[in-house]
Amino acid sequence: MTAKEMAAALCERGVRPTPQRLAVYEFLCMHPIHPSADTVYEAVVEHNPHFSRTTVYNSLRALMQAGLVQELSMDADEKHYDANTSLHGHFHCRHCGSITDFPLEPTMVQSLTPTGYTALGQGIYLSGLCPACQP
Amino acid sequence: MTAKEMAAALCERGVRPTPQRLAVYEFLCMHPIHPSADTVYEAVVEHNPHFSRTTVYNSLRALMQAGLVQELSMDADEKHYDANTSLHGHFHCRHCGSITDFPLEPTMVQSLTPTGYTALGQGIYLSGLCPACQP
DNA sequence: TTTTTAGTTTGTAATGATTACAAATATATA
DNA sequence: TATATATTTGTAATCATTACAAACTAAAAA
Repeated sequence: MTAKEMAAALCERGVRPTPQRLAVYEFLCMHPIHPSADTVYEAVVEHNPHFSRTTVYNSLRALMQAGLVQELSMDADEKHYDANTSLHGHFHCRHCGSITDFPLEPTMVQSLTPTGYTALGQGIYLSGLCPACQP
Repeated sequence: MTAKEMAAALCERGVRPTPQRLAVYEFLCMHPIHPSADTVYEAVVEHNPHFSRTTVYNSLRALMQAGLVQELSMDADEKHYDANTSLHGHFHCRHCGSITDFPLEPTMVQSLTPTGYTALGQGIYLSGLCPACQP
């Protein structure tokens, strides 16, 4: 996705494409590593030394409310952010620490849902060893 | 599970069954509501006004390390605790706020795991409407 | 039983992520 | 250009959790 397309994506969702919001969104799109707010801040402040931590939180909230970014609660210590808003799960490697997406079909979520319940959202987290870290 | 059985469970796992740890474990077993540390504290301090918040955290950590209690990261704002250590998922009702367990088969987790990965743990969270809150 | 030792609890202080807030700045509209 | 609105910024506050050291308890040794 080009910078122009990202700006268009924000406009479409009613989010004014300020340079700061674009920087946050661009970083999330270009680095699908599911960073924490602080990791995003460290990255964007490199290019703009005046960037405020609060602006990162504000931007993440705006992007989330617009449905452009997803918030992950993998560990309860800090939140992680993901610009991939399609249905997918997250695998956390206990060895190298990486967090990778994996595909998830709507039918799989449906088959997990107990009868009588209506699932509107999901968080599917697996942890273990990624292919590069197999013993 | 009786109080005696709970004490025995701690001993088996090498956790000294102090009154404080038993109070925490007993509350978790008798109230499968997936409480936060603070909810546990509020409950146990009722019976022992000298109970310290730190002791709740210490006890929860000891019970967790012994494999008697599970830590949940449903929302990233606070951790929740569960004395049910068998394989299961969690459903969070957006209307009434309840968190309920639902069954999960090892084969279901296996079928989610992408090839090349080894899953050692999982957190399967669904959110939506529970049976009592259907529209 | 007394002494010693290790483990546990407690209260307070520190930490760290996140949010609240108000002033400063930028953008859009009239 | 003037005016209203939205956004950014820095600082201070909040809140869950952890660190720490003193007080306490219980188990082991003498």
